[in-house]
Amino acid sequence: MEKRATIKDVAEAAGVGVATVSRVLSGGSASASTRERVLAVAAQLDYRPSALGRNLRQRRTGGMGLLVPDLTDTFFGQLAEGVLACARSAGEPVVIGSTGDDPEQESELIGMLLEQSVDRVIAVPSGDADTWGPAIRAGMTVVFADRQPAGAQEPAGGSAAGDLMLLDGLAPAPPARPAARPLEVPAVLADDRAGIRTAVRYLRGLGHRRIAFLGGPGHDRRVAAFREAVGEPVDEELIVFATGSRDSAYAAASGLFQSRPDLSAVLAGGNVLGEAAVLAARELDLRVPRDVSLVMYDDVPWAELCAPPLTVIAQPGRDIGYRAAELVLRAASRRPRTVVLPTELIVRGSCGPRR
Amino acid sequence: MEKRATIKDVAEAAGVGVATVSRVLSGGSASASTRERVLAVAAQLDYRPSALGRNLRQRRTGGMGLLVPDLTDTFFGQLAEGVLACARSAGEPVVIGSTGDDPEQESELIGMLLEQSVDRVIAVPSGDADTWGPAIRAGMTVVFADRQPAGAQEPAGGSAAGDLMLLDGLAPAPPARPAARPLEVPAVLADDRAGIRTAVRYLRGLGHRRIAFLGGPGHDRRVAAFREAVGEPVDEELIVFATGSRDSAYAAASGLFQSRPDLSAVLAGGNVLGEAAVLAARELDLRVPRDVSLVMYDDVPWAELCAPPLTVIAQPGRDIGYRAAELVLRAASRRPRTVVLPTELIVRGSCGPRR
DNA sequence: CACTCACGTGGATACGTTTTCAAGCATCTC
DNA sequence: GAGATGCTTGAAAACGTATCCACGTGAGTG
Repeated sequence: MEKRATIKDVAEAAGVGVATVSRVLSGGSASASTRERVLAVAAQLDYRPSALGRNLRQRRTGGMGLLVPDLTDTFFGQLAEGVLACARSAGEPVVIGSTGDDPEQESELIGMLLEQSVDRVIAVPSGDADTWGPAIRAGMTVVFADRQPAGAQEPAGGSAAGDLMLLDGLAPAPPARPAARPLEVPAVLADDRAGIRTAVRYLRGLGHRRIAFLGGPGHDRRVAAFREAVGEPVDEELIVFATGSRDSAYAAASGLFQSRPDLSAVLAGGNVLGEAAVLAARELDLRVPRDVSLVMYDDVPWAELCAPPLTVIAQPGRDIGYRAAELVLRAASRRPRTVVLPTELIVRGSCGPRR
Repeated sequence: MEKRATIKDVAEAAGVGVATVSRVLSGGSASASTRERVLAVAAQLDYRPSALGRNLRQRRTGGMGLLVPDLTDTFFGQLAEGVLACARSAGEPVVIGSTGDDPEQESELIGMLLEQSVDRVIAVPSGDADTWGPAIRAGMTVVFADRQPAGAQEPAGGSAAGDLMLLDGLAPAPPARPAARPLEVPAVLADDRAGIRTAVRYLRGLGHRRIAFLGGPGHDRRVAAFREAVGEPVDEELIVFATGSRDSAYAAASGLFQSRPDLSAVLAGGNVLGEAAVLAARELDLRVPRDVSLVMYDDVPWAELCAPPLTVIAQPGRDIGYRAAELVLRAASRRPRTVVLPTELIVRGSCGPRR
């Protein structure tokens, strides 16, 4: 940075004290004449207050942190765009990190945010309560987006979650805890349960009985919803997991198709898994939807480009991000509660009657 | 933030001065015994230096800014992942902004970075020299990625670029300027010229004569390369532009197909445009590749999912981001020069012989 | 032994801002 | 007219760090 005018320069040029300049610029009280003069001088000097000084004084960095698993996944791209849109309208900077769905990397990134004194973060979490506990205890305002940490869905019971409690919004009010008051973390989620249920019913309606689920990291709630929607005797072999990578997703999909040629429909828990399913099916000469029906979680632009176009459960990625950013910004005044956004089954061409 | 140990606490606990602690932690000289003691105390107190204090002292924020047009575009997602990977390995934070391909928003974001004293930024620029001049004059180290500002390709001639000069790497050495030494901005680019040329030759080889180009914001170099590759009498109606939005891209593609039913091949300048072309072709009942051949710039995962799979010009998005981040980090020691990364024509199924 | 030199060390300062505090001044009230 | 009240104002004190500078100590050199 070459050198910019400081508040001191403005004060001198306007013939007032620095305190007055600060007040005028941050909306404090000042006489009309002084205000006018200060504003004029500031404009003339092209003065822009340095965030550095302010941050140090307030012992906190403005703006917010954003942690997502992978920006290459279109859904997280949408989510990030939502966050950025909200941040922009608030004039706040966003520092971003990509966790690769790895709790360790996530932990490191949290450490980095802590070091930067970024005390507001919206995250698509990969780690569990052990990862997030320290951050929250350190005073961070965190809002989860799209998911909640694993194992934290059931507030009751002596879970390993320890002092981390999540506001589920779906679960009943938590029982009073004996010892310390648990920390509460709001979240912005899609209504996975309804989305999955609708999809399963739709497939059922087409005659499908052997429906498989392709899950990825963070899809716990979707799997649970799937189990619930399918009903009691769920064939465990039909539920398959992959890690975040595309290779892993492809392997999982391919393995599933090969080991269970009797399945007639697949529900992919995310767009990367959907992509893998399409690829694997084609590789194995399975026709969609003649041989196998496919429903994908996430609506992404290319779903329409597939042949046939993919039937999807759309979740509002951009809205999720925007709302989460709103929550984290408002957290200072209003204690935020978890919000659940609706999903929508968009029927295109990838599902047919059971052959 | 609750409250953390400061360098002062460490100094007291270790019985040394703050200066010594600072030196030990930033790798300065110190006796082995002191170093050991300070380190031990720091670890025991869980001391983490505050970026706030350091930033203010050094009058600059660490890390780097990243400005991209749209995170929903997979290519920019890849690019961002590359930047983040490099930043992570350097332990540096990244503050991100999405410009929406709008110079005005870009300008605002630059202002925000300036305010944050972020003095290193890697950008996929939307604005021109007028947008970037102020930032560079203010002392920012900027590296362009994927594109260069419009109108800045020809260093020679009395261009409106003013004092902003770009290191093209492809252009001959710039002539000596009369007045002030021009500012130089390095860039990391894909070899558009070679990529486009190869694609055009490939299409020519298949017999295509009427090849259209679908361009978007920032595709100037690609258009130029297209003109060059096609040769002298270029049919201007076959070169069509869209703004960054998907709607606009679709409109452009659809309009092109309708106004020029005689074209036999389309070269889409980016993946959003490719997507639009596929959609528009389908809507108009044009079969790919029977009725029209299609080549898309950018290799994205879903290119393979299309029916038929899309022939693409692949550019290494992730590498571009990574290299750009490297350049901007090294800029302090080594004066960076523009680097051009290779592209590759990946032939799949979207091109056929002219009907 | 005197002198220099290198090195480890800590005090002090500056970075640019917000905020507290008390002082100054005009107006209002009794 | 004296006291109280309200508003505007500026000096000063933080915030946590890096760095300049001066000081002391030990070793090395003539």
